[in-house]
Amino acid sequence: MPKTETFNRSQVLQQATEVFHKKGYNGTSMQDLVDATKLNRSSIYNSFGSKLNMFLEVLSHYQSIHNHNFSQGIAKSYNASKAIETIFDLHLQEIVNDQDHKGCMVINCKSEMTNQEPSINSFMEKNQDKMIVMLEDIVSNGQMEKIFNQKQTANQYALYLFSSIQGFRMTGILNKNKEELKNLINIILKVLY
Amino acid sequence: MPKTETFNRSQVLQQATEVFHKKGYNGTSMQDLVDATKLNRSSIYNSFGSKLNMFLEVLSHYQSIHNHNFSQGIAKSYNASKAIETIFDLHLQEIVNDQDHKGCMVINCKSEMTNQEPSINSFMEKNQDKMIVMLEDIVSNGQMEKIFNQKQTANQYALYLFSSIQGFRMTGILNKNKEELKNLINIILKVLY
DNA sequence: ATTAAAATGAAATGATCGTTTCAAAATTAC
DNA sequence: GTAATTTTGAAACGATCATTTCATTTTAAT
Repeated sequence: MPKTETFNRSQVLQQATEVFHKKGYNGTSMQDLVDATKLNRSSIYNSFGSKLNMFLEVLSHYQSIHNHNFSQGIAKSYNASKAIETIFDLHLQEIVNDQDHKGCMVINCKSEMTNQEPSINSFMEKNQDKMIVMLEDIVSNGQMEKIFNQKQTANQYALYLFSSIQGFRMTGILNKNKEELKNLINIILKVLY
Repeated sequence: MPKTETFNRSQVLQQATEVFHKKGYNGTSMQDLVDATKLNRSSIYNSFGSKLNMFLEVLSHYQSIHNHNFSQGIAKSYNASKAIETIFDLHLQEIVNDQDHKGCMVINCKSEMTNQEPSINSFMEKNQDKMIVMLEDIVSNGQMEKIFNQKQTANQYALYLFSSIQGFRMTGILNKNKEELKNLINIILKVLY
């Protein structure tokens, strides 16, 4: 009986992502979202509830795409060493392709909203947990295979890598020199061997 | 003949800093600044010109305080090793004391505004240059004293440290465990030896 | 075709945005 | 005290904010 949602929700989320990514949450107005999605105001509110709710959905969407890319890249890797390199290479590609210096949307959001919005704080804690688990798993494998050293626990190295990735993305906002960034990755990963 | 500025400019900047730091640039309204500084709207515009101009002054003020702390800490250090440790320890203290998870204002601003506001982009490029020069100088000394290795140039290590500091501050937004963070610093610095 | 339910369009909501205006008050030099 | 100059206070500016309202259109099942 009901008329069904006509627009492509995933495509709308993608369009909203681009705006939020470029302007940040507080810098994005509902008018920006109307313009970007070509949806009517009321349709947005019908489908997403509020600006914050839409943003949370955008964040999850963005994250799930990245997790998918990660998983795919890691699955193709022969060993733990390649897996870690793959993760950094994916970030490197994003940095080099990001010609308008937006940085990583999740990291931008962490710095903008974690201390202001409980739902974002919770998202970021879960995000960190997931990342640490994933990294710890890879490091742990690498240590069992004697590829990585055991001077630190896999969990400690995982936090180090998580921290390094954030720094790498922040650095990549201004520095797009591929060779310099590749060398930076080399230095970051040296401690594991 | 003129009536002179009655308020303490440095104190007003400090009050404005707290608001901008907590809420970010786009999240801070002129009303917030009026409330925080107890200044009149027109006084703010007379003295600072615009919200963006006030923010730029706040940023410089914040940076000069930190540079001063750095310089003082580094001057007290016996050698390059201690100098680097001092820098990270200062950041560690800020993280632990930052109970409302604001993070570093400069890094927050970098992620919020670098791609949107040319004056901020320029500020951030200068900031990076200064930091790299300072770090490169310390590393270079450490290499001459044979405290640090020479597998990479001082400039490459400086970029690595700059990147690591940013990651450290981003990590510190959610993670306040002092022992865990101290261990993280140890891992970060290991590559230098 | 009729009916139910949702999507849509356009306008309006009150609040807040950054900024300006201007007369009144305050201060300094003469 | 007078004149010069700036800081203030309070109100107002038009624009934009996120959100709501509601009548109209569109769709899907009966």
